[in-house]
Amino acid sequence: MNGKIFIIEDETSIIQLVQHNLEKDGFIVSSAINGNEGLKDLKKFEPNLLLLDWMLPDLSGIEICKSIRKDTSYKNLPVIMLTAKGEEEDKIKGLDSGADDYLTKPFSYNELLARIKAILRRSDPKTVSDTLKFDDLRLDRLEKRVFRDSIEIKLGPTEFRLLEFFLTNPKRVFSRDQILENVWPNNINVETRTIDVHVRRLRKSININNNKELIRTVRSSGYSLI
Amino acid sequence: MNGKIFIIEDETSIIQLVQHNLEKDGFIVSSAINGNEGLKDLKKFEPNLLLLDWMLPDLSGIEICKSIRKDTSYKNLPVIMLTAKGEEEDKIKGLDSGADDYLTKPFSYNELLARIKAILRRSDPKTVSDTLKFDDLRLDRLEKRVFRDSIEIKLGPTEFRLLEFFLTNPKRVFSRDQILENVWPNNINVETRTIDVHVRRLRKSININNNKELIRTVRSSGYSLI
DNA sequence: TTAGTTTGTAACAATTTTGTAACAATTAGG
DNA sequence: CCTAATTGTTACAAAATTGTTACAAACTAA
Repeated sequence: MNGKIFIIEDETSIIQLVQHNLEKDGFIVSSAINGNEGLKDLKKFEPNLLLLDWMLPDLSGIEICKSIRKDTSYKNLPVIMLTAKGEEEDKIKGLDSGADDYLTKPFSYNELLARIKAILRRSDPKTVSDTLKFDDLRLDRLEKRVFRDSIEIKLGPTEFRLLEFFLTNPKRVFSRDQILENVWPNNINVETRTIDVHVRRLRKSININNNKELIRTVRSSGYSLI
Repeated sequence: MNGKIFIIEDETSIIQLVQHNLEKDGFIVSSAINGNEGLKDLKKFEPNLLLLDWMLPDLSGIEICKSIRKDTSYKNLPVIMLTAKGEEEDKIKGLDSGADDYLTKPFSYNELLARIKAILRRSDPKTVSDTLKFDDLRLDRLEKRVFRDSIEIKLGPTEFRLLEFFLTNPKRVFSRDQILENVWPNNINVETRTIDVHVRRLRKSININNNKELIRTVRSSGYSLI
C-alpha cells in the first residue's frame, strides 16, 4: 500500500485513529479539521483518495464534494463520505453530490480499509497491493510475485502457494498433513514426501545467494517459516 | 496472549477485576458500562472476543448479541455471556441468541480465562499463544521451540514431549510408568531405564550453562520438574 | 561399613526421518 | 503440435534421533 489519502474531519479522535492505522498500513496521510483548510491543503497534497466528513464546522461535505468535482484536476479523485448514524437521506445526497462511497459512524477501521482498497483498486490499482512480508521476503498476491531483498524470485504455482501459506502464519510449525490441506486443492492425493520435495525446491529458490535459511525443519513435526 | 477483549458490564467491580487480570495476561482490554456505549465503542476497538453481561441498564445482553450477529463485520466475533446465578433459562436464551459460551456469576478469573482461551484457540489461534512456562523455561507449542532464559534450546522430539509433559504439571512427581504412558505413543514398549536416559539428555540440554537444575530425581518414585 | 538398590553416564547400533537427485508424467504456452 | 515448465514419485544418501546395554556412582538400610 502506498497511496496518499487526505482526511477532512473535525473530530480529532477519528483523525488520530484513522491516520495512525492508515500510516501503519503504508499510506501517506494528511488531514484538515475544517472545509476551507481542507480545500486549500488538498491541492498541495495531491491525494489518491479523500475521506470527507459530512458535518463540518464551516462548509458541508456536500459543498466540498461538489466543488471538487468542478475542478478538472480533481474530477476523478475518489471520495468516501463519513456520515453520522442513521442519516439515510444524507447518504443519498452524498452519493448524488459525487461521493464514491459512504461510511456510517461509528465504523471499524477494517471496514474503512476494505472500502478504500476496493475503490483504489479500480481507480488506481498501483496504490493498492496485497503483500505478505517476512524478514527480507515479500510476496505480492495480486501481482503474484515474490522478492527476496528486492530481487525477484521466480516460483512455480505450487511453490508460490506453499510460500504464501507459510507467510500467513510465520514461525508456526505445520505438519505435512496441514500443509497438504492448505496448499493442495481439495480431493487431491499426493504422497507425504512430495511436500519435502516442494519444500526443498522452495528453499533452493528463495536462498538466492548467501541469504540465511528461512524455512525450518522441525523433525517429526513439519516445517515452519523460521 | 495478545488478543483484544471488549467487556460490556455495568458492575464496575467486575470490570476492574477482569480487566486487570486480563491485561496482566497480555490481552488488550477495553470496556463499556452499558449497551449503547458498548455497541458504539465496539467498532472502534475491534476486539477478538466480547464479554457481555446479561443484565444491563439499557439494552439486554441478548439484544446486543443479536445485533452483533446481524452485522456482517462481527458475524464471527466470539461472545461469552455473563449471567447471574441460577438463571438457567437465560443461559439457553443466551446461547440461542448466538453467544458462544456463558459463565455464571460469581465466577473465578481462572474459569473465565480457560473459557476465553478455549474459544480463541479455535476462532483465532494467533491471539492465544500456546506456551508453557516454568521458572526461566518457556516452551512454545505452536512454534515447537524451547527457551531457557531467552536462549533457544534444541530438543529432539521425545525430549520435547517429555519436557512438555513435565511442564503441564510442574512440581508433581511422575513415576516412570506414568511418564511412559504420557510421553510415548501408545502400544509402544520401551525399557523403563530408557526414561532415565531421556531425562539425562533433557537435563543436559536445558542446563545450558551454570543454570540451576530443573528436574528433580525422587528416588524410587520418579522425576519431577523441581 | 557393607551389601543391595537405584540412578547417572557414555557409548553403540538400530531405526527413523529428512535431504537430494533423477526420472517420467502431466500441464501450459506458443 | 511441439517445447518448456512444472509436478509427483521413487531410490538412495545423509543426518538425527532413539533404545539398549554395561559400568560407575550415589543412595539406603541394617
